[in-house]
Amino acid sequence: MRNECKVMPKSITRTYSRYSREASSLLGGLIRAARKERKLTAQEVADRAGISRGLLQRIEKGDLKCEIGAVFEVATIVGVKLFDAEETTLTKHIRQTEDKLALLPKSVRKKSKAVRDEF
Amino acid sequence: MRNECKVMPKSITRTYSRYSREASSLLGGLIRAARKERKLTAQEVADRAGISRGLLQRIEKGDLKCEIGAVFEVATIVGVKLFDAEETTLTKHIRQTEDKLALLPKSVRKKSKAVRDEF
DNA sequence: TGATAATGATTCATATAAAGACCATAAACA
DNA sequence: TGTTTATGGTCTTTATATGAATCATTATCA
Repeated sequence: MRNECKVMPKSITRTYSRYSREASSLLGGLIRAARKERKLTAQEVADRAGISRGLLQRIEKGDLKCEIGAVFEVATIVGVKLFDAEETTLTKHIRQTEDKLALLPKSVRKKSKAVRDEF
Repeated sequence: MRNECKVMPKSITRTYSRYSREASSLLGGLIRAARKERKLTAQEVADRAGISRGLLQRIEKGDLKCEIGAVFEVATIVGVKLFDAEETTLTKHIRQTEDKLALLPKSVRKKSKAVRDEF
C-alpha cells in the first residue's frame, strides 16, 4: 500500500548556486585551517563562540544552512577576516555604503506590464 | 503570584561581537546598494533567490540570524562578490586550503589539566 | 604501545527562522 | 497631483536548524 502518511510534509528544498557552495566551502576550510594553525580544539572554539561542537563541524564543512552570525563569530575567533578589512576600516565602509545608498532612489519602479508592445 | 508558567521556555539569546555585527551590516548594505544600482525590486531578487521578501529585508538589514546560504545566494544574484575572487579562482583556493590542511596535524591535543603548576 | 583526548557521525527534542498573508506608508511616474 | 507600485512592519503557522547526549574511530603524547 503506497502513501502511508496521511499528510505529506511538504519540505522546502533550497537550491544553491555553485558559487555559493564554493564560497561557503572555502570559508569553512579557511576557518578549519586557521583553527588548527592556532592549535585550538573544536570544543574550545565552539565554547568561545557560544555554539555547539556539532554546529562548528557543519560550519567547517561549509554547510549553507547555518546562521550567518554563528559563522561570522567563529571566523572572527580563529582570525579569518571577512572582507579582509580592519575593524576600524569596517565602520568607514559602512558609512560609505550608507552615503551611496542615500544617492540612489529609495524604491525601484518597474514599467507597467500594460505596455503595448504586443505587435 | 509569580511564575505563572509551569515550565519556563529557556530561550537562547546569542551575543555577537562588534566585528560580526559590522561585517554583516556592511554585507547587507552592499547587497542593498547593488540591488538598487541594478534597478531590481526586492520581490524580483527574492523570487530569483527562492526566498521570501521578508527574508531579503532582514538580509539587507544585516540581521545575523539568517542562513548563510540565503545571504550568499542573494549576494551572488545582485553581483556582490564574496572574497573578491572570480569563480574560477575560487576552486583553486579551495584546493589550496585543502592542501594546507593536509599538512597540519589532524587533531589538536591539549596538555593534560593534571599539569602541576599549583604552586 | 597504551591511555587519553579529539574528532566524526547519529539521534531526538525544542527553540526559532522562514513563508505567507496582511496592512500602512511612502515614493515614483504619468 | 493622483495613481500605482515598492517598501516596511506585524502576525501566525510550519519547517527546520540547533543543542545535547551518545558512540565509534582515530590521533596524539607519555
